Amino acid sequence: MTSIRAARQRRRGRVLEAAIFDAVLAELAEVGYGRLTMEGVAVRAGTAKSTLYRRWSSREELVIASLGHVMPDAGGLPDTGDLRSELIAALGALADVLAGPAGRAITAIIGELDRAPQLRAAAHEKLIDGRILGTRSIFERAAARGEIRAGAITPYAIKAGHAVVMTSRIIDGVSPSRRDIEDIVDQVVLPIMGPPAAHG
Amino acid sequence: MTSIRAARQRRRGRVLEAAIFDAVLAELAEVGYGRLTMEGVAVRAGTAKSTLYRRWSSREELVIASLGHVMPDAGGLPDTGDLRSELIAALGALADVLAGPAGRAITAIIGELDRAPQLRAAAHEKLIDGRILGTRSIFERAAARGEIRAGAITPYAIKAGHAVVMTSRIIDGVSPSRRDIEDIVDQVVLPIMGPPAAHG
DNA sequence: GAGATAAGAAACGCAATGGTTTCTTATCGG
DNA sequence: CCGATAAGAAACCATTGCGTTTCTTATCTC
Repeated sequence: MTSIRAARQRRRGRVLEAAIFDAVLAELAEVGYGRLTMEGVAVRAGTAKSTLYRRWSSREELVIASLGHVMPDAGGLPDTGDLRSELIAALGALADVLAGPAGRAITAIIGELDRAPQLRAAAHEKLIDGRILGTRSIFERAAARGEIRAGAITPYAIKAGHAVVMTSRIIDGVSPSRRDIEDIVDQVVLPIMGPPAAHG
Repeated sequence: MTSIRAARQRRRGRVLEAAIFDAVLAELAEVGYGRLTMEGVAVRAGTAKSTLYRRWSSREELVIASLGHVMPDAGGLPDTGDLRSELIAALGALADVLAGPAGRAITAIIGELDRAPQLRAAAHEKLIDGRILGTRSIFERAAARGEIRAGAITPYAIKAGHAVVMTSRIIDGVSPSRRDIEDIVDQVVLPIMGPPAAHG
């Protein structure tokens, strides 16, 4: 896995840091946060402990920096005008993240959130908040088009689809397939929002 | 926290094991699974490492046994004939578990599930499966009474409420209050199941 | 090219764990 | 009350990790 470098090649700056961040993610996936060590990261990254301590003073700092580096920003989703396909795109993007290497790092970190508020803040910022906002926008546009009841747009309703996707990955260990995402949208998210005229 | 025992009091059997299990949960909450050590558990429980190793040969075994001991069995919920209150009771019971000491232990363990299939199996058995079955029963009884659409009872629909409660606790770090549970039931679960005649 | 910078290797003392073993003796069953 | 059982204390050695320091030298800037 770790590429073999010529013994006398020294990396610096971004290249070095990228190698370190990758090593952190790999360690998170392999041994978890609690057993992640500076030594382990250094060995895996092919660098020295002193190099790590020059940049980060603790495991927590290092892990937070790594998360920030690896988490794809919840890129703005396009306004296609089609509620169902937008929801599938949004939840599918979440499932894709959770299925990849970032997903393994995230699950490894979740058990620490109670003990490390900084980690929780980082997780929210990188993984959650943007997606919730994006989904709210999807709903609000659909409500403006008259496709759903505006009153159905509540915090829990917005979170429901994400919650199902995340628990599938975290608790069940299965990242939903595209087909699963469609089922979640059709069987959970869309029914929650209901048809605009059905509340009589 | 740890009660002081008279130095020469020796505990055996159930009493001793209960003290050990409590110590495991406390250690899980305090340092997490990855940093839980046999030494730490022994000290906290006021016993000796040898006593632990006589019973469990590894951390994983010990933790699984502790989980089995502390998790309240998802006791069968009464058939009251009222869908909404039954859902509130079911999700409220889950929230209560997650809010208590068992909840801290559970969140501490979640990050290990990818690496420890035995833990995942134990978590499902003790925390998830029974509750999902219970909720399915609630829905089926309501469908039989004609209160909801039978076709709405799908695996994801059944899981949705639990997923919202669990992500609140695990990701947000907040165990839903009774009021939150009502909102979740009213804004998520009940809308998913829909009125019986609304699918025309 | 020369000088500044920092990567990487190595070793440091120290503390914590692992898992085992030995021994004493409290507590059990009968 | 006796004998079997096992709890708890202690010490064992090997390993791992911490966080720091020292030193060499590759790579950058000018």
